[in-house]
Amino acid sequence: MSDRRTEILKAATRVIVRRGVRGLRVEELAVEAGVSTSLIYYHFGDRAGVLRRTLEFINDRADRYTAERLPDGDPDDARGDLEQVLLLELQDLAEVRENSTAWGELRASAVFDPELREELARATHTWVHEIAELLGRADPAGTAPAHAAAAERLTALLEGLSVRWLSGSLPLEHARRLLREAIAVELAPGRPAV
Amino acid sequence: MSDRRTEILKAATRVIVRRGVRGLRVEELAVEAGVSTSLIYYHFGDRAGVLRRTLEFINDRADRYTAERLPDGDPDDARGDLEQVLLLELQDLAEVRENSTAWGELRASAVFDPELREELARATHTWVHEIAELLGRADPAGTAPAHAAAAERLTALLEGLSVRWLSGSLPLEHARRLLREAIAVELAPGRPAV
DNA sequence: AAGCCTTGACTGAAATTTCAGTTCGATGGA
DNA sequence: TCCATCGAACTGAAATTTCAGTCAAGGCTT
Repeated sequence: MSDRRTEILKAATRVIVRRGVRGLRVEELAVEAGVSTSLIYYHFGDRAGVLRRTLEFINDRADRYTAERLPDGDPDDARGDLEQVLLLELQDLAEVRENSTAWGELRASAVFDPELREELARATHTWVHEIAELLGRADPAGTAPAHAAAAERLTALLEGLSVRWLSGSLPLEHARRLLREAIAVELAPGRPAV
Repeated sequence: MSDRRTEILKAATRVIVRRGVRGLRVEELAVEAGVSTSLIYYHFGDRAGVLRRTLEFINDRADRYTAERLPDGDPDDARGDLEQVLLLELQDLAEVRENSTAWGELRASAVFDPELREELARATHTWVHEIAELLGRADPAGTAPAHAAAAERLTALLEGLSVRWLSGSLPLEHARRLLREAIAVELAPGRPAV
């Protein structure tokens, strides 16, 4: 697990967080990982390969930390669970910052690089599903399509808030408050037919 | 108006939409504009100059098309106006695509480049204000801070939906529907105290 | 066990490519 | 004459990619 290959992927994550996907220089990565540039080509073929694998790596890691959430909350409190899962992404912890930054870069890069889109779509889909399910538990009266739509809105909003936070236009606490309010608004009774 | 300088700026906008700010190559720009590379340096000094002027150019253009919105809708229909203004940003028109793409690039770049943040914060602030005011008209019963928060949520959501659209993970019509629903949800009666 | 071969991880240095930016002589219109 | 423009050849720096070869571990053969 902690072989050089993985070290390189970890280092790549750090470099991406610092410089962005498009700012990643193979040599800077080599220095960061404490290996030669050649080793990087040995393992990943080319720069694009590094990027591809790193994005997979980040995705896996994000799955893992989303999976180990929810320290046994009250099973009745589905709404609390929902809040927790979403707010997990708005925290000033190195790992969260890394994942959010990398995720934002991935999204932004995908606008210009169709190669990245498939992986992105897959991850997004999984995430939206997960949130939709939590919404279903928090609001058993609602329909599945309504939950799916709300999940798309909440995750898209979270992405929007996240970039604003990371780009310094929105203080973390404020972002968290807006997200909590959005959940409240989505779960409010008397949802209108649109 | 249609001098070469402006041609170059228009071409730069197209190139940025295609390749991103960081993917803009001076020579590709020259080809796109149908001019020599020397002319670009003659007019803009260096690549950074091109970028600076192009972003100004895009901003001005965006202001213009936001200003000429609302073809005299019914003055009672504030909610309709709000919908229109927001949905303006989710349209498959070259100009809108260009502006949204450039905006997304700006946001994404600001994560790694603090220099861009001020301009960004200013523009965001203006925009949020404008939306908050429309919310105030659509929902006179609500308080100003509540409108401000809702405006932040709606604009952040719009940014999130916009990147998903541009990165090909969300069909345009679906994005528009989600946004309309979000407006409906925000304007629904019985907003909870959070 | 001694020698030999293979393989996978790894390196340093150098080749190659890619870009921004420069220079300069020439051209044609106001 | 001045200005905008072209074009094509260059430079220099930065970044990517290749390559020949080292090293250590593991097995196979005799």
